[in-house]
Amino acid sequence: MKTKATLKNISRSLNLSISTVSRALKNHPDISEETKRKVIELASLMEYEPNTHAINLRTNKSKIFGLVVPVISNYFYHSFISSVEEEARQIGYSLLILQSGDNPEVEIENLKLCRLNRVAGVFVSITTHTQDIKPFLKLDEVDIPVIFFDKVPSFEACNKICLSDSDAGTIAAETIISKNKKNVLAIFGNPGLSITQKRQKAFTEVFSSHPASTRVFITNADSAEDSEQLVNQFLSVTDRPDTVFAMSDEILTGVMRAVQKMRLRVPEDVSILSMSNNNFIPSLYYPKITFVETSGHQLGKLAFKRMMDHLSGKTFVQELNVPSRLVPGGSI
Amino acid sequence: MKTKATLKNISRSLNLSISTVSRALKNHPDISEETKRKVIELASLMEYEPNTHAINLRTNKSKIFGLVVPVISNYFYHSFISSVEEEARQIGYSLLILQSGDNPEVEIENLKLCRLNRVAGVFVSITTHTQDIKPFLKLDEVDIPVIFFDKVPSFEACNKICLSDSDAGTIAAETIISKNKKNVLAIFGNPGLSITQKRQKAFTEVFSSHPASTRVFITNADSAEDSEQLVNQFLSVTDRPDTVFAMSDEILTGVMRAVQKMRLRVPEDVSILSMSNNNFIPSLYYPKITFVETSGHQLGKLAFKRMMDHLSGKTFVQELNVPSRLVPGGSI
DNA sequence: AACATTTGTGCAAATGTTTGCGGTGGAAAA
DNA sequence: TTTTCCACCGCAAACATTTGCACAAATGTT
Repeated sequence: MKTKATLKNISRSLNLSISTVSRALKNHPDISEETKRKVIELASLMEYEPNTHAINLRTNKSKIFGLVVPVISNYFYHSFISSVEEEARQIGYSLLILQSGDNPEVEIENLKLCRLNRVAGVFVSITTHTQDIKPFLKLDEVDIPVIFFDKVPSFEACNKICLSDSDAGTIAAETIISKNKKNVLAIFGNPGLSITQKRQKAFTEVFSSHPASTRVFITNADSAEDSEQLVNQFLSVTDRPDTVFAMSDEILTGVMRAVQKMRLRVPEDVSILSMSNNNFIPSLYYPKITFVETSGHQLGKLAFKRMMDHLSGKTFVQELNVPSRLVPGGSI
Repeated sequence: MKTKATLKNISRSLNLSISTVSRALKNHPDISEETKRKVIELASLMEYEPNTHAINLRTNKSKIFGLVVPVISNYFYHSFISSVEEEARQIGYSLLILQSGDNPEVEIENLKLCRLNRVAGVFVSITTHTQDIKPFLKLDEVDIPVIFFDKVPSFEACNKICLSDSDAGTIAAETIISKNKKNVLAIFGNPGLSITQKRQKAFTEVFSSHPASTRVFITNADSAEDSEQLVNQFLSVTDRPDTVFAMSDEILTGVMRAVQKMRLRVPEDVSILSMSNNNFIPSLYYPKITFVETSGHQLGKLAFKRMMDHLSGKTFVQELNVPSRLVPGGSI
């Protein structure tokens, strides 16, 4: 059997001490060039790779970030995760991805796992029902920075990276006005969620403060089926809306099923505007749907940057926002 | 500062040896009830949690599975990942999810990471361009079982858990025949992948052995854009196909964009049949697309079971298949 | 010649847990 | 009194790495 490539074995073979070998491999100035040469040569011959677990034990850290989300089956998290994962890999870190299934108890379990694995830091988007943030503070106690993103706790002083939902609402409303639309069916999500509240508030405020007379009917849907129903109902009347606004990808999918069913032409018969974290869903249709982008990718980059700052000592608490922008398609 | 909860500190506080404390906490019969009681009491008071890194170092293993996929921002893998993650959590394991971005070099990097982290096992779906499987064998050498799923290497003797691609191909072809379709455009994926080869082979065999005279034009697309192009081209001729078959969700999205663009009615103007791992994409359209389901969830369960078998000593190589079934929509 | 500095290397401890083996008492059996 | 046995516990090594400190030899400085 081949001897394992460890410092100990290398040192034995060369009649050196473990510490000398360790330092030689780190190009420590204390070690003579001659010795370094020999060590490096044998190390590469034996395909030496430092034992991660030993390093982790000694440093009490690991080169892994924790990522705790309700579910990853969601295009938004996909883009966020990809973005964070990409950056992490560039600096030699990996991602431990944990799903809470929107269950606060599982979430706590997952945070514990992060603690036990001594991850370098945790990115977390909380569940809809998370009340107690003590488990999160516990991580901070053991020097594991926690960066909340997207779904963040309301009041506490913690690091939050959010999408600018009111911006997004404003941009959507302004787009509709600038296109001179007069009769809008606006479908928002679950009114209990803060994301819905913020988007809806900004959206309505634009119209109420604007001189242009636009009829806007605001409604809420809990699922794609709900929104499909709504569109079926609202667009089959004679004085039908000229525009449908969908607050999210999920709602959009329902809207578009109804639109296809009624064989309405977009944008001739009805204009569509939506909001999305990436362009996957909007670009499934022809024409591609115009949408207000609240970029998961940008969110990821920002969250990662904040994490890095935190790790390099800038541990102050901060709340950051990712701006939204309009991505034109051909649907309005 | 609070003393860290380690075996050493607990033992010092109670004037016991480290080993006694360790055994007491594991309910070892050698230790008296009295001592156990004291130890357990103090341990819970100090909120003792075994140091994962120390355990990892000692056992040269970690309670983490590696999962290497081309991309996770892809609905295909979601059901698989959820399924595996769920089962893993139940036995106290987590998932290190690594994306290769369909880049073989990154894939090799990711495998290396799995090795360095001494993961308990690796689930891997290879990239489109993976040629060399040596890096995978390297894992086996250090006793890390590798289970290939979905996209698996063609010839090598290794553990593969696949969708029953030939079944799926057969079912698709038989469905088309039973619906009495006469002119089919069948779009398959990258011809280099075994998944493509198997589906395509079974598909064509049904037609060639069947008395019914059906014109089948088989083509390959590498992306949604490719398939969109193909449909645009093939369906704008006079003697256009009455049916389009899409081998995957990705291809289907391209097909449907073209169908919407040409404002073809489904299934009156053209019938659609696809294959999918879950019903998300097929149900985005109206009518919902009829598809052959190759369940990612089942795939995950089977892969996990195989992994467990492997870990408990049943290390023989095996190729398993998940059966397929037709999920009727309204598109054919 | 005496002392100081530089250069190269090794010792040993530290990180936390697990475990084979050996030891220490005390009580019962011989 | 000596032997045997048992219940209970501790020693020390093992895992792989890092690092402060010490030490020896060589070279340089008065």
